Amino acid sequence: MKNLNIYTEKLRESGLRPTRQRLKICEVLFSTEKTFHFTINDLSKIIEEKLSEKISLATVYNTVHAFKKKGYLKEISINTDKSYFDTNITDHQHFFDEDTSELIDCGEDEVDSINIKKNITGKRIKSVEVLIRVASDNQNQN
Amino acid sequence: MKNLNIYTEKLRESGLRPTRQRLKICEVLFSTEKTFHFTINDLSKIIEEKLSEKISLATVYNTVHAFKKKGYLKEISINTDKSYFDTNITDHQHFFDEDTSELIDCGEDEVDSINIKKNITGKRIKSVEVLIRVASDNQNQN
DNA sequence: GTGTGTGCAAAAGGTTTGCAAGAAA
DNA sequence: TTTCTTGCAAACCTTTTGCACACAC
Repeated sequence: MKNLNIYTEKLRESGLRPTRQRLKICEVLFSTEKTFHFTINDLSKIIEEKLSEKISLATVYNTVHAFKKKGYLKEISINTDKSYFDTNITDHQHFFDEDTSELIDCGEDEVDSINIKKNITGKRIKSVEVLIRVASDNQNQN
Repeated sequence: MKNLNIYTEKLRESGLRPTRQRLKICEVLFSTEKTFHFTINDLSKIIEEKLSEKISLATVYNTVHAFKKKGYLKEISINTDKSYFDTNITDHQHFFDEDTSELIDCGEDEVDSINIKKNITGKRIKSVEVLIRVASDNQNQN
C-alpha cells in the first residue's frame, strides 16, 4: 500500500486536506483494482477489521460525502433503509438481488443505452439510473 | 365519492377487511382519475385535511404497505430520506426534479424500452426501474 | 496562528414494533 | 368469539449536528 503519496496528491488537488483518516479511507476504497459496492456501515467495519483502527462514524460519513461530491464515488438509488455507494464511477447500471441485498454491476454492453425523448424545459438531465431488481425464481412476489 | 362499495369489494377480494380507515385511504388514493406520487407524510396530511379526520401513522404505514403488496401501489427508488409511492401502477419511468424533490411521470413513448442482455442464473427479473435526475441548468453539480 | 477536520454524544427523522383496546366476520 | 385491525408510545436505525479538541498548513 504505497499509494499514500498518490492519495495525498489527489486529496490536495481536490482541496481536501490529506488527513490520516482520509488516507486510510482512500486505501480501503481505491487500493484494489476491483471496484465494489458498500454501505457506510460496511465501510466502517472494513476499516476497523483491515486496518485495526476505528474511525468515527461522523468522519466516515463526512469523507464519503466529500468523495462523492468530488466524483470519486457514486451513490446508488435503491429503496432500502441504507445508502449504497460504488467505487466504480463509470457510467453503468445495476442489478439488485433482493434475496441477498447485493448489488451487481452491469457492463455497458449488457444494457442498451437509454434514449429519452422527453425534455423538461429549464432542466438539465443529470443522470439516468437503471436498477434491475432480481429475485429467486421460486420466490413469492414482493 | 360513491365508490365505497367498489373499494369494499376490492379490499375483500384481496383478503383485507374493509375497515373505515382503509376505505378512507382508498378514497384519497383512488377516487381521482389522475394518478399521483406521495410520501407517507403527504398522505397523512391529505387525509387530515381533506377528510378532517386523523388516521394514526402506524395505520397509514400498514395500509400503504398492504396496498403495495397487493399491487395497488408502487414504490419508487430514489435516494432520499423518505419513501415515495405512486398510484400509477402501469409500467412507466420517472424524472426526479432535484430542485423541488418532485417526481414526474414519463410516458411509455418517452423512454425506449430497455433491452437487458445479461442473465443471472436462478434469478428472475422483477422490475426494471429508470430514474432520470434533472436539475436547473444553472445549478452547481451534485 | 488560522482554518479545517475529527470524534463523541446527542438529536433528528422516517419507519417499525409491542401491546392493549376495538372492530369485523 | 375469534381473528384481524387500529393507535399510541416506545424502540430502532441510519444519518446529521454541535462543539471542543486536534491537526494541517
